[in-house]
Amino acid sequence: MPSIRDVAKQAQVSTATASRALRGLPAVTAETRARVERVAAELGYVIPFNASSLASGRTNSVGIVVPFVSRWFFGTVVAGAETVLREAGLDLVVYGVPGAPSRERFFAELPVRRRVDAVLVLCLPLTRCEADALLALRIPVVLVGSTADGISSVRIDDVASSARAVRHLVELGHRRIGLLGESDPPPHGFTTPGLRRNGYLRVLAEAGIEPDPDLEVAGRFTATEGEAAMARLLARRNPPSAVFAMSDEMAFGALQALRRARVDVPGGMSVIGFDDHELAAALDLSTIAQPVFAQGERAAGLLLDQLRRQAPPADVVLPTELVRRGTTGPAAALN
Amino acid sequence: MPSIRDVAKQAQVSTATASRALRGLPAVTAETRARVERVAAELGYVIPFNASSLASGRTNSVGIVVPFVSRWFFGTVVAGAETVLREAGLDLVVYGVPGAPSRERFFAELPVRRRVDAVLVLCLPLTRCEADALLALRIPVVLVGSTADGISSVRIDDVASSARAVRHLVELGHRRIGLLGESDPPPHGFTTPGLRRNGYLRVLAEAGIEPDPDLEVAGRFTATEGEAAMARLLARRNPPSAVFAMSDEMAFGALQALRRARVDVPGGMSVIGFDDHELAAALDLSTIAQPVFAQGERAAGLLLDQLRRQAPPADVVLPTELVRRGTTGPAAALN
DNA sequence: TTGAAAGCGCTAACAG
DNA sequence: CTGTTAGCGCTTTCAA
Repeated sequence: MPSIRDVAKQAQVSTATASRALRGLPAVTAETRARVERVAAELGYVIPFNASSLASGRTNSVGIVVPFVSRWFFGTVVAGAETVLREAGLDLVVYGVPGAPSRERFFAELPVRRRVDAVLVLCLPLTRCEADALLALRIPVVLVGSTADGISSVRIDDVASSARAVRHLVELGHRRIGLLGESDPPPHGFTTPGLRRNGYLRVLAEAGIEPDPDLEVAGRFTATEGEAAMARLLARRNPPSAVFAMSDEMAFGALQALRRARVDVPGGMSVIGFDDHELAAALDLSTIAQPVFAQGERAAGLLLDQLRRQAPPADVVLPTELVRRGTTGPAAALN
Repeated sequence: MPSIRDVAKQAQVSTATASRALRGLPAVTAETRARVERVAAELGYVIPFNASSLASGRTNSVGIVVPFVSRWFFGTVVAGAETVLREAGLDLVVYGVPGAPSRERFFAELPVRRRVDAVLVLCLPLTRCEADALLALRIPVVLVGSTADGISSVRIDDVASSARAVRHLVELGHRRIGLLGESDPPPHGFTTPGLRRNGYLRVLAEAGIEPDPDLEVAGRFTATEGEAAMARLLARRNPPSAVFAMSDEMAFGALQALRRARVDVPGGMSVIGFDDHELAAALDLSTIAQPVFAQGERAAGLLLDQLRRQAPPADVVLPTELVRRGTTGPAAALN
């Protein structure tokens, strides 16, 4: 395996110059650089990551802490971040924390310590303690989908966005509106359900609708739980004419429950979701679209800013948008 | 930042012993080890990854090359692999290759070189050239969802599995069976579509059914393309009574097209998918279940075997299973 | 713009 | 079981 010494020797420069040339540093003549690069290519030389890292003190890696890579939302954010980071020459190291034990272990052992130059944390509302542990690393940290004092974040406005969804239903004439998705306590301490519920309540208040606890059904953000939740709602003595599901996946489940119960959508029940999941268009689901890939890209961008100059923490809020599709329609006249 | 020398000094041992103790090597008395560990904990010392890596020649990292982390299948495999690797103390570095340019760049530059101890490649049928490039790294390589001479792989039997799906339809009395999903040429050179088509053709032959090219519709493995493909099939002069979609996502799209066209499922059309996607149960889709998380786990396991001892390449084929749900039913009498 | 040389902080071989 | 010591292969001053 060739070393930088071999490259330097054959290019007739010192290892220092070879190093500078290969890293694209400015203080090298074009001619020298070309010669070094050519020799490196001939020899198939690449800078060994570990030696470079030890000498420079940088790892050129970013850690990403993520509850479930397998879920569409998280996977998409990871993909967005990876794209930007690779472009910048940084590697992405994945730390999965699917449950409470792995999460605790992560923050207790902090395996990212001395391992990465920066950290991305997806959708984990951090306890003060966790946030401080991360901050103590003195490396850039960016949150996606949650916020914490003194840490950069990229997110959407959950309250306003869910309010937009519910307002769409109100504008269609619905007065009895179900809510699918507040589970208590939410797994991982997710704050999203609470925020989306606030948006729901806010619009009911705006519209002068008395909130009915009977219309709120808890469930995790999956199709299976969405189906069960909808079924329970249908079994109530006075079911709603429309429902807002806190995630598209729940909405998919809800649609299935409605099909089973032979309730026409949107004739007998309007359904709106949240996310604009990749399957939402195919299932003709009305929903709130949020930019998911872009949240990953943007978070990676903030990380790069902080890595390059000492950019101060920022809180970036990306826009969402109501997508009207076939599952929402006007309330029947007598509602 | 404390160094191993600080730990060694305070524990009154040499740095070598401290190193051995911290890495859990056997040649240390329990007492010494305890002392070293205590001091390390007090000082908040962790072995710096880069120094350790440079000295030992190991990176304790595994690269994973994946077309789209955001897709359910890939994300789930990544999650499976990550779980096993983290348990073994290895980090997972993600290399996304969503398109042809990034794929070419990956194999041309081989950014994993000198960066990881082993590589996992997801669902990229490698050209001989690509396989050789990887092999030339002289580090363990494991493929998931494809095979190559001299390289370990973990996969399912696509031909037998899709045959099982189609046989299920034949057993229900169907004779005109549509096929959704062969796109030509498939993106990334995926071989899966071809294999699944072979299973389809094999069963038609078994059952003495003449293949009808009109019943095969091309499309990528997404709901949108599944919907379009189904719509085209319905527009044929003599549509089938059942369809086999090569992926559940296509099947979801197909179901939507059928709903739009007011075709009863399974009364007017049976639909079977492939994968057992996380939404399949919620949408009551009959399908072929394949173990996805387990493929990731298993691939990581093979990697560990090869990393520890010089285990020879293996080809692990995981079982699949027919899952009968509500979208498949008997053919109408007069078919 | 280039070169010499001193680390970066551990691990591993060897000796005891 | 433990200590000594020579690297691992770069990057980065500092000087020229």
